[in-house]
Amino acid sequence: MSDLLERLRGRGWRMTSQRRVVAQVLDGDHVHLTADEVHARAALLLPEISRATVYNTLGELVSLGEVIEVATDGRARRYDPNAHHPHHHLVCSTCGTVRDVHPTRDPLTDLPVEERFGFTVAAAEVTYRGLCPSCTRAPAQAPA
Amino acid sequence: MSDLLERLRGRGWRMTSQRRVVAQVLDGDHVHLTADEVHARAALLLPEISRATVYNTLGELVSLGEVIEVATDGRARRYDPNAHHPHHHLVCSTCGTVRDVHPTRDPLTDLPVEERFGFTVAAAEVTYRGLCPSCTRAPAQAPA
DNA sequence: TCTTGACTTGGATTGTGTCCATCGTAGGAT
DNA sequence: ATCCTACGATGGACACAATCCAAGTCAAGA
Repeated sequence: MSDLLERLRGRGWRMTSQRRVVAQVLDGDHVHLTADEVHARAALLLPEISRATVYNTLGELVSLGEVIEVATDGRARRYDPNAHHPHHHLVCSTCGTVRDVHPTRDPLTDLPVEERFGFTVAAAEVTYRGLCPSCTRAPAQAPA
Repeated sequence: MSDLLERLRGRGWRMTSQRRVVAQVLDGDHVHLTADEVHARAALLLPEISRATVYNTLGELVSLGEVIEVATDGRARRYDPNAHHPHHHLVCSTCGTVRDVHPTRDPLTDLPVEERFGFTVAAAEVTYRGLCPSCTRAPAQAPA
């Protein structure tokens, strides 16, 4: 995702080691990390990086549209680097695993005007909830 | 909704003035209050009620399925007393107001099997985001 | 009326996120 | 290559949401 670094530079970002490291962490797996998890992983690469900088950088990436902020549980927000292709989330109610999914239809088109109450509606997020394959098989707990 | 009090008694709840007051507050408008807002309104009726009790009672109502917990953003969770009629939520990105809405189509039917990754999908929640009428008019919270 | 354990209390604690004064440095200018 | 300076980083204080806990209280059955 050196693409990302290019785009940021193109937007006038001053490129610092901290910002590089945060971008690198997000570029890793397509897991949905919390800010503190991003900070922990970034600190492995750049031990002195501060939490404030991680929060600042994530906030900037979100407002640039490069990263999506996901609030599934009322706990810590999670950051989703897969902002290029629109998608939604499938969450396992037992273990909390999150997968990106792609429904065939945009739910925005299914909200009639009389159900919008004068709002300027910009987006629709769908959270599918259910049990992932391994939690379906072992409903209680299965360390194994 | 003295129904609610009946159901709770039927489930073995010890009926206290605190619990009665929390149920009464939720029964008011169908607004989606935060725990602190519930506490504030409850305190008008029963000044000594503590935050901890409000949190406890809300948590119990949620696990009994009488109230739905809504985590729309990284801010405070909101409590939705309209648990017995399926619906979705329209959230103002600026002020956090939540309205119940009823799309014309269930997004569950738009998630193809090959996008379910073996999950047993049980439910789909849609969160529509936008600006409410008053935040559309006053984008930066500026008093006219 | 008595008894008991479920409930309530408020203060401490944890978790998440923001603010701010100060220091450091990327990158353009010379 | 060196200098300048505005932008970014730092970390500690602060704010807010939620939970925990030990001690006191009281609803409701006997």
